[in-house]
Amino acid sequence: MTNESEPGSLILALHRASHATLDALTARLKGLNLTASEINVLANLADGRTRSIRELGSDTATKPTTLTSVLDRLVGKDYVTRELDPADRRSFRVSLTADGRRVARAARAAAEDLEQMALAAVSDTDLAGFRAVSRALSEVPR
Amino acid sequence: MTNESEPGSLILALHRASHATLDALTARLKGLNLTASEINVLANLADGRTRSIRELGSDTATKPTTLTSVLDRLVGKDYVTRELDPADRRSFRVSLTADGRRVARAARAAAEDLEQMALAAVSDTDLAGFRAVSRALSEVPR
DNA sequence: TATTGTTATACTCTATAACTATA
DNA sequence: TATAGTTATAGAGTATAACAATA
Repeated sequence: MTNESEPGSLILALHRASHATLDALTARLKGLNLTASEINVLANLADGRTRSIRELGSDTATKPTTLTSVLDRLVGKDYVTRELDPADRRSFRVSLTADGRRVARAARAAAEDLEQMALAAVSDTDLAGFRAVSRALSEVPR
Repeated sequence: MTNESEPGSLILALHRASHATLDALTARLKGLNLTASEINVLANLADGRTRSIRELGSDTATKPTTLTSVLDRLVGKDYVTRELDPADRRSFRVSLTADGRRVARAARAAAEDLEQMALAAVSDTDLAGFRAVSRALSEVPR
C-alpha cells in the first residue's frame, strides 16, 4: 500500500478500503441484482429498525436526492415500503418488506463473511481502534 | 452511530466514514472546482511519484474506465500529463504538472487538516488499529 | 420561517463489452 | 495469448436549485 504513514493519507486509505469492500460486496451479491447503494441501504435497514429518509441519509452518508431514486427502485422491487409518518406528515418511515428482510439478511451475511475473511489476522485492539477512528471521521464537520 | 458492534457493521461504518470525509473534503476544496474522484487521484499523486493507470486504479480502487475520463479532465485542466512509458509502450506514466502539484498539495493539506480535526481525540493505538483494519479490508478478495 | 422530501437538470461514476496496440 | 488502456453505451450517483407540503 502506498502513502502508509504520510500526513493526509488516512483519508486515502479510507477511500481505498471503502471502494474495495463495496466492490467485493457487490460481486458477492451479484445474483441479487443490487447496486452498491441499494446494498448499503438494505444492510442498514437489516436491523429491523424503521427510519426516516433523513436518518437513512445520515446512516449511509447519502444525499436525499440519491435516496429518492434508490428507494424508488427498492420500492419497485418490493423490498421496502415508504409510509407517511403520522407523527410528522412531512416525513416518511422506511421499512423492509418480508422479501426485503430476506435480501437484507443476505447482504448482512455477505458483509459479515467479508469481514471475517479480512479480519482473521487483525487483533481486537486494532478493531477497536478502527471503530474509534471511523467514528471520528464520520463526524467531521463540513 | 447505529449498529456500532453488530456483525457486518464494520463495512457500513467504513462506507459512512468514507462518504462523510469525501463530502467534507470536496466542500473544503470547492474553490478548486474538483470532483471527488479528481481530488482522490490528485491527492494520491501528491507524493510526486509517477504512476501507471493501473497503479493509480489500485491506489484509488477506481475502475480503468473511470480513470480514463477523470484523467481526460485533469489533463484538460493541465494538472496532469499522460505520457507513453518507453519501457512498456502499452501503458502510460501519469505525472503532475506544476499547476497540478500546487492543487495536489492543496488537496493533501485539506485532507491533513480534516484528519487533525477529526483525530484530535484519538490515540496512536487507535490510529494504528485503523490502518491495520483498513489495509486488511482493502485487500479482501473479490 | 424552517424542515422533509421530491422533481428537474446536467454532469460524473460505473459496469460491461468490444476494441487497438503492445508484450 | 495476455495485458494496458480506450471507446461506446447505458444505468446509477451527485450537486444544485426550485418546489410542495407540513411544522
